Amino acid sequence: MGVTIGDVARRAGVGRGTVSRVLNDRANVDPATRERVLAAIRELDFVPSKTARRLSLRRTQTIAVIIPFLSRPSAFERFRGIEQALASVGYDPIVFNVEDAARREAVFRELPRPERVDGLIIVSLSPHQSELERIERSGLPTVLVDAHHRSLPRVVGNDVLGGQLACQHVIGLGHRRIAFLGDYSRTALAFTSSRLRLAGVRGAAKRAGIRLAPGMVGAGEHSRRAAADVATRLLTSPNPPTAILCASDTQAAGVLEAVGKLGLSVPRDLSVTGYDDLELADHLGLTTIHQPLFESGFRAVERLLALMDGGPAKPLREVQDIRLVVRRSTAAPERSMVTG
Amino acid sequence: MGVTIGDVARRAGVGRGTVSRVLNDRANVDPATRERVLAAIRELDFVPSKTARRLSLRRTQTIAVIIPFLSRPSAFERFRGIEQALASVGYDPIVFNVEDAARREAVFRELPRPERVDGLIIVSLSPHQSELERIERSGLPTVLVDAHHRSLPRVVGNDVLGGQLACQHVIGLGHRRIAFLGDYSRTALAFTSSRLRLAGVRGAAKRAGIRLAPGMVGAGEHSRRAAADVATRLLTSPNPPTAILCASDTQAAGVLEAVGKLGLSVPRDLSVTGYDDLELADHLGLTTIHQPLFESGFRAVERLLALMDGGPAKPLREVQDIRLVVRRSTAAPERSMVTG
DNA sequence: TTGTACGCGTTATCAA
DNA sequence: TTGATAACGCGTACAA
Repeated sequence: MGVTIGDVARRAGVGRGTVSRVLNDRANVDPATRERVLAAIRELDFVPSKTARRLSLRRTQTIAVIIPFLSRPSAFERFRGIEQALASVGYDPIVFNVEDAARREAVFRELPRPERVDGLIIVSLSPHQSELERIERSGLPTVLVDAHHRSLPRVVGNDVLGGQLACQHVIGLGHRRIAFLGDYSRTALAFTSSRLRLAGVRGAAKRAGIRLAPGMVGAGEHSRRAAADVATRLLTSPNPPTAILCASDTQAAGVLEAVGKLGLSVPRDLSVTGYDDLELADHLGLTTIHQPLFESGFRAVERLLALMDGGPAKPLREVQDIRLVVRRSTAAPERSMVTG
Repeated sequence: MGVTIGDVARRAGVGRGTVSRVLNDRANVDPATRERVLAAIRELDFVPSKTARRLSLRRTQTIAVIIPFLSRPSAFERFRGIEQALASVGYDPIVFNVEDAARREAVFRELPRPERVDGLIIVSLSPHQSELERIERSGLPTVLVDAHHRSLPRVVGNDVLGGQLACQHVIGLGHRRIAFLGDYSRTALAFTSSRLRLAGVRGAAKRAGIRLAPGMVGAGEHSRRAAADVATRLLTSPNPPTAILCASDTQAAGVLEAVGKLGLSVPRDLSVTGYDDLELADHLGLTTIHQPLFESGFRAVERLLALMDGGPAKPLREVQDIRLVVRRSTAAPERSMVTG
């Protein structure tokens, strides 16, 4: 067990160097001998040792992925993109799933050493100043996904626009009392995206001459359950919204749940929008903002590889397209509620 | 960048071999020199190269984890246990997340070669005969988790007992019309556990002189949504159950959803039990069967390492404790329904 | 107990 | 274009 490059070389009657050249298909090798080598490889069922390759290249062929709440569908989907892109070039991911502040701190403190990984992808966590310093000190090529820092290459969705689109959509339907339901913005794991989406919502509302009352901006943990609670509070307030725009599909699902429990119905009594366009959104008939989650991860890897190749961090900020997907959870408000 | 074992040796004024011996704390090294070496290691902040180590030891220090639906909370929790156990001994996991039959086939076909991984953990997939043959041909030490094959070492929960406990619980409360809601049993990714739990339920019912009518055994995809549909069908049938025992918390959540939509209430109109005791179960106040998911993964790694060390596959079948957790979703049936 | 030399399987360098 | 040879960093006989 364990056929080596030497075995192949002997079989093909060439030197090990030649086999190596064939493997990494470098130009300067005679077509005939290349064919011989390839035949030998097939016959022996040879697979090059990744380990030996790593050692020789002085590269780990491994990249670190820091990603919060990997078990959430949206995070998982982003990771799938990362994984697939890495696999296609023979790289391995090593994932740091962070689920609380302490872990975030720990992960950045013992930041993956260059001798352990060749690069770094950070998903949905916008680095603090101190974290940035650690990253720079590590010297690791780094790409952000769904996170922001003005000095780091990043692949992001247009969250502000997303908020706008959702808001314009319900305004166009005739809504005026609009609420936003997003994440806590002050916790250690706060998602920047929620804040940006809110900004977009505010902007669109303002342009339409609408002001989001302070009570119309709800925040909670990023869970269906918490969202349901917040929604219940919003809907039982004196002057409830006719539309709730959510920072995620998961939270929108919570809103739908709350609406059902209150004996109300969507979209008759309330319009709801989500964000992400998860499978869930389709199931629930949720109007939402579609963003390319898988592709964001995939793209981040492409950019990281280019970076590691010495390429430029050229467009520091790469923005991915999003689009509004209209389903059954939004409609014109009941006339009585508009005037009431 | 990259301080090597040689640097440490020079600094400590010893040979490289000695440093190596200290690193792998072998016995035959003088306490004094060991101290010197350790000091040098600290001062230089030396971390041995995993790659070089792998190459030298001719071990990959990597184990393959085949696991379906990793994004599901229960699978993820099992994986966390695996990951943590591996990390503590310097091993890396390489995960094969399988989400459909084709992928299952592909994963087993190109079964992780021994030159790529040192061992194999298979979660929630009971190998077919052909798969077993591939495993044996690969020569990889293998441990199953939540899966069964009489010739393979495995760490499993007592699913039959779990079904019994749930069933006895509702019988004790006075229920007679009992339904079971589990996974499809004939698909390529069918979970053995669902079938075993049903067997347990059947057994307990039989001992109490109760027969589960054919219509009282529902099966669907393992999702909240599908479970809700099945539950709706059960509950709107001519002679609906007063208790539904589910093969998972996720499915139980679907049942709760359906109950709400039908304008019924739990536990007044229906008792519901889940399985797994996820966080979700606590949120929902779900009576369920607790099983040590994290520990199952952790334990599997321990067993695998022992196996790789040439240890015996001794207790081929290791059963983990489970227990009934009673919450708010179960109660005595309404009298009218008992007699009706 | 300790140091030296060799091997692990690959890539890179350099002559040929 | 090709082959021999020296790294890469560690573990381990073997000799001292």
